[in-house]
Amino acid sequence: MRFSGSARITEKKCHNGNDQPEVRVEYKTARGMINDTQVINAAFRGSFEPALIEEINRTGIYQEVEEGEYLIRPGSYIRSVPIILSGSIKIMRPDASGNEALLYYLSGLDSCAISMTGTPDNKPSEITAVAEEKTRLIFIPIEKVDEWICRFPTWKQFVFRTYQRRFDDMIATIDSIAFQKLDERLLTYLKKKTRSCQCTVLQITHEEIAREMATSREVISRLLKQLERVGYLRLSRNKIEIL
Amino acid sequence: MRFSGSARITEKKCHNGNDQPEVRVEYKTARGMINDTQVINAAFRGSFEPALIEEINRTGIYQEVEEGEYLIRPGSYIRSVPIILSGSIKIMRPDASGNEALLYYLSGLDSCAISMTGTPDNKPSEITAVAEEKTRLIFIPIEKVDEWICRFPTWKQFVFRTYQRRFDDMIATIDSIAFQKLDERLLTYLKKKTRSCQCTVLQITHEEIAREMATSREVISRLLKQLERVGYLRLSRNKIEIL
DNA sequence: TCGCCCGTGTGACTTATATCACGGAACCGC
DNA sequence: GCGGTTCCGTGATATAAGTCACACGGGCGA
Repeated sequence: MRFSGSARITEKKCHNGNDQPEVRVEYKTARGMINDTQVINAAFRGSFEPALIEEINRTGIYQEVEEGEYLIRPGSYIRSVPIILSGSIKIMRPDASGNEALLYYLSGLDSCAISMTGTPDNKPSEITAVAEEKTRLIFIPIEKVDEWICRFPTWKQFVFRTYQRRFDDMIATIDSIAFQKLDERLLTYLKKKTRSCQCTVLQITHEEIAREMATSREVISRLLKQLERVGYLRLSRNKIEIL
Repeated sequence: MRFSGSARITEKKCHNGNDQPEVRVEYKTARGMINDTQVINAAFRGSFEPALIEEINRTGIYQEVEEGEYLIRPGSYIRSVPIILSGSIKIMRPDASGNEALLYYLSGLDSCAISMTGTPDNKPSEITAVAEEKTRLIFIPIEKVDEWICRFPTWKQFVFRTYQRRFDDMIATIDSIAFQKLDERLLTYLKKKTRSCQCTVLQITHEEIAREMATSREVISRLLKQLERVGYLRLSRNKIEIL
């Protein structure tokens, strides 16, 4: 573990891609915090062999990010692979005109498949990753991902399972955009969301939902109202409570 | 190479998923045909090391499929990974009510990432793979994919590049469904299609395009007519000529 | 406390897409 | 050539979704 304590990404949420796309990270050492090594040991015991956990402790970078902080932006280069310890991360695909489509969520012990192969040929990332809530994660340098594949069977398994899951997620996303109508999509969206954050009260604006579903605020407001009338949820400012 | 000559999949195109989902394959030996070993050597020289090519020759299964033949259907189990030597394969995602969304095409030396991890947990495939034209390919048993990763660096590279490409394809698909209007989508569809078959005359019906784009025949007819008026293409029965 | 901004609710309207209905043209087997 | 079948073109109409306009209310800072 090269850095102990929390690392804060200073840039906050912002939907304009024109300002500087680089994410600046400040590391601050911390004493008296949770011992990272122990956290990691606990998280991976059972999944990975001890030697691998040891390696992760040595070379991984532990970070904590707050809700709304950006991990990856389109235009940046991916040099390491995140593994989520707790919390959840939202992976999105922005288009040219300010919309973004939700690709999938990452949570407990998930990893992002897109980043596994890095950004080859000096092609920058085309996706956005943003924390949904306070999230703890470990970054594994990309060379290690490759190296460990042959050294640790459980790692190879992990990498392949990650790919598999992300593919399934993406197919589910395509399904939903291609075949479902907006009201059904909204329902599956809300379900996914509650599952990823493991709570029934979502802190979110209609505007944000609309952006993630690549539609407009008014239609989301109407559909939500409809769902409220049916008794599926309760609405208030910045808050949606699922019943 | 365990089987020489062509293998024909007897079931023909059919859009009803209810009949038996298994794909039955008859192998027939062939003399006087192209020597498979030489074909394979030629295809992979430069990309793979000789020892790997040797392995592929020993354990791969060579097949030729005709246009419209199915390689994978939803409900079947994936036990081997195809590598396309020539021709092209279309990967689609069907929904419950007879529609199917196009995920991506595979052509020269591509492989299908979804199949790489097989269908784990005894979960059957959720996709459809159908030949776009006469296609020659090699099936690699799924255990080998795994085994070779550590033995052959070029294979590892190949596997990762395959994942990367398919991810990019899927993201492009999501982009197009989520953000583009139908006329733009039709254009990108036609472009992809011509690229994958490397020709300017498409043998296809409006009905089929509609199904792949998860819309209805009439709207495609209208949009195509519009593109013809603009001078982008010329229409005739079962044929679209791009200008 | 006043004004302002943000998030929301909603009516009126436009546009895009889907569906229905039908007719005609091309092709195919006999 | 003839009848049937598949494919294509097109109008009329219905529905879903997007856009515009505006009003309301709560929170919050001056």
